[in-house]
Amino acid sequence: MTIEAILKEDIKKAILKNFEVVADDIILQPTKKEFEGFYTFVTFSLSKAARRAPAEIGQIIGADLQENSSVVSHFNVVQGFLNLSLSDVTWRNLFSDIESAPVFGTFPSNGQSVMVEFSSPNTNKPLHLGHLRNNFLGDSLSRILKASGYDVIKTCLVNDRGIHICKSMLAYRELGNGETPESSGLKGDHLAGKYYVQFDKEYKAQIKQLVAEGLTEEVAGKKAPWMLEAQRLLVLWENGDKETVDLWNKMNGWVYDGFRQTYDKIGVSFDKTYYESNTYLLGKDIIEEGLQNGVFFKKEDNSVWIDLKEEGLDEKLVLRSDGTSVYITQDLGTTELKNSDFHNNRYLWVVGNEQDYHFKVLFAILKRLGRTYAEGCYHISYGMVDLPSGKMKSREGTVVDADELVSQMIQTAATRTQELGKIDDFQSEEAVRLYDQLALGALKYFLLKVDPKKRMLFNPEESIDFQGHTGPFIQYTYARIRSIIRKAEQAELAGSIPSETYEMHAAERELIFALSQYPNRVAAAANEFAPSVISLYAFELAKTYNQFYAEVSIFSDPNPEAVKFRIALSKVVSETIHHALELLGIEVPERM
RNA sequence: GGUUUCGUAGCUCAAUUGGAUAGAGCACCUGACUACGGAUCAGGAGGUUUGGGGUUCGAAUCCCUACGAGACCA
Repeated sequence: MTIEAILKEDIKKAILKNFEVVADDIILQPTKKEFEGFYTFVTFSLSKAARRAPAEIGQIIGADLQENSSVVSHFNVVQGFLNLSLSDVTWRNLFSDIESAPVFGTFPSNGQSVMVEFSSPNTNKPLHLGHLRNNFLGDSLSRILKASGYDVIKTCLVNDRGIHICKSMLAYRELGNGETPESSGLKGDHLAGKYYVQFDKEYKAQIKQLVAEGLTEEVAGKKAPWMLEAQRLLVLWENGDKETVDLWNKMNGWVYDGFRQTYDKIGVSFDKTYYESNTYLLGKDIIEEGLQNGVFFKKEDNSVWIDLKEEGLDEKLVLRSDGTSVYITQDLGTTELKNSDFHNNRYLWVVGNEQDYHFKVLFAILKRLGRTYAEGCYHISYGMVDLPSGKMKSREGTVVDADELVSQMIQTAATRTQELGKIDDFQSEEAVRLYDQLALGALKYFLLKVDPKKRMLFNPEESIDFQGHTGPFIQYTYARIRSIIRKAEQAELAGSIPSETYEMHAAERELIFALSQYPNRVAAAANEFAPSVISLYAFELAKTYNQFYAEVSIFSDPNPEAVKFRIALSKVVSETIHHALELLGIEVPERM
């Protein structure tokens, strides 16, 4: 039983005994720093039932706990707040439990499985900053869910077909001169992206030309030769035209090669990849099924709709009058496919909040269709990433390229490390690895520390900051502890749990308390689908350790029991930081 | 036009889901044993939580309203 559970039990008993009131839901909160104590019980809401003043209730329960609870040592009451302090033996036992846990912060299997879909790139251009937030969130969430007991399958749905791909193909065919990633020295995804931009340039020129000839902007946009040709390519592709499919395969192959390099660099991987080219025709049989049982209805022009007004949504098109699919049709089909492939209990989609409405509709339709798995479907909606200059717009070239950003960060990490001169050899394998760890640590932490639901600002200057509330700050704390552990090993000092009479230093209690919060936070992060919970925790823990480190001396304390205890404490903190950062997909260095 | 999300220190973010005098980091100022790693620590300054009203023991959080920003549906 956790300390918190014991306290709640004891408080419940005290309430029943003193006021003859049955309180079923005891809520404890951490005591604010300016007050003494670690756990606070708020008594205001009991006031009516117990017919006493809040402060009086606090006094009575506090006195009862001090007398009867096995863990409470003393208490104080401020207004309706009962602040509880724990005895040193309790702290000692608590630490002993934490220290002996097999993997602290990891929960046993809950027998449930979850599929997390994320990343889901288009193959017509390279990944950018927005994708990074998506990838880091999806990757971290997968790790968190796994740690909290789920069986996790990471998936990626690649948008590898459609008009946008045909645009790149067309521009390449016309302007490429047989260029390849090898001949140009460009990463494959960047090469494809280059021709996508070329298409846009030429297309705009054609529109301008047509407008000059007297067409309206709108008509010109539809009649521009390259637009017509791109559409023709799409039809050719759909009909399996060999030449078109060959070109498509060739260019997509380059793109996948480029993506793989990026994924490797940022440490992201998938268990299963779906390709839209294989799934875009799915979903039509579901439309048929829905028509049969009256979930969908046909309009005069033969288009198929669903009326979701009851759900507070609108009428939604699910099949066009010409019988072609819309996005939602494909998603219905793909979800059905996922479920028949894996039979998971839950399905998550990490997709930007611009698609909130889309997913509401998707889930509502699945429910109408009687799909039982619909209950386990969640849209992990995250906010857009803005730049100091405003929104990222590919048309205006304000998009921050992922590869470029990462290599700049690595450069900064190298420079910073060399300036500080803390490691011996700046060229060694370990050093190069360190630069990667610091760069990605900074970048991932920067993007993961904010509540996913909120839109956030990417400030390039702050993102390469290695001080304060950053990934490298936490990594530094880890490296410093590792240095202590090495020193202890050299001195043949093993960490150990102190005796029951050991008097704790305040900094030690703080540290044990911080450690004890970890499993709760992992559970909360999993429940709320929010890696930021772990990010903030890792920072708090590192800060608490640094305070401890500044306040007590580890090796030169005259009491050998204290020395050994502090070594043990340090070790557990380093392991917990390691574990927490791992849940964020961030590596830890031995030295930095 | 309809639907929806958001607005917290100069800047970037928190606030345990309705609890105490709203907390961190950056930037700014002051300090830290002849130091177990100073990428650290201690302290200072910085707020009418966009404005206004309401609900109650208690509101950044819930309701209404105005203003401002974003997204979606055509």
